[in-house]
Amino acid sequence: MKIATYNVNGVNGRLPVLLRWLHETVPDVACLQELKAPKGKFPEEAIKNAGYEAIWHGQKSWNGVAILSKIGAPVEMRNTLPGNEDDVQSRYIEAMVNGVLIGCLYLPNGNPAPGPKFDYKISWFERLSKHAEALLKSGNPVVLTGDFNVMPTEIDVYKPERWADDALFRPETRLAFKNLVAQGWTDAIRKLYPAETIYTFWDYFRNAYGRNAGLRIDHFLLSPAINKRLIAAGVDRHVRGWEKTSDHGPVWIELAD
DNA sequence: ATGTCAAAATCCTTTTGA
Repeated sequence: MKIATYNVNGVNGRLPVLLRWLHETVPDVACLQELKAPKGKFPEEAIKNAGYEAIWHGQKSWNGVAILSKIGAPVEMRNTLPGNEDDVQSRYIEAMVNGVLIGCLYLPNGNPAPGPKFDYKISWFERLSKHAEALLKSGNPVVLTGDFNVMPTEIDVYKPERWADDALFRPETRLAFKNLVAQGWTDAIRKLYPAETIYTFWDYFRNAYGRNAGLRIDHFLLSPAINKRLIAAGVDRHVRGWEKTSDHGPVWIELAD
């Protein structure tokens, strides 16, 4: 079972890129972030024609998450994180697919930091951690994936000193990620590649992709019940080099059946 | 402070978030 995550940076604007990638790599499940489309503007037909059934939670202009599956329709469990009824941002969707509970998330960027946006990021992180703990306690096979907007350690940033004060790399952010993982989750990429330079995002600025000035901010966290099934993981980094592409590359894992 | 990109409002140029 191959599961991918991809921050598409606009599901309609990047639709040709998304479809090309789906056709090329054929993941069983694809978690998407930054749809930047309201409910009615999700390209359901094109996705269906590509062989996928989908659930999504959209929002005008920003955010938005979706789960696509070609191995049976995703059964939606929830489309918000618990803990704040007033939060209207579409950043979480969760579904059961083929016996695996999949949480697809788009954690707030949080810049500029400090400030209200950073406070929102940290509080969203707390809500995610609380929910993640409940998922772990269920004992189910769980995959938490998406754009976490966190570089967990220094090897996940091309120039750590430049990012020290950024919301994606501040000590509070890294600590929140570390504490989340410490609940019992496994960072899939780092389990297979503990020390390699692996990036999932390259800024549009200053030829970042060409210089490989990247960040690793899209992650897969695996629960103990599914951990041992991990057999491969990687980044489709060439997709970042396509025309009209997202600033993220797709990331994927493969699980034994 | 800068750089790029896409989409929406302020509406064919500027503002915004990333």
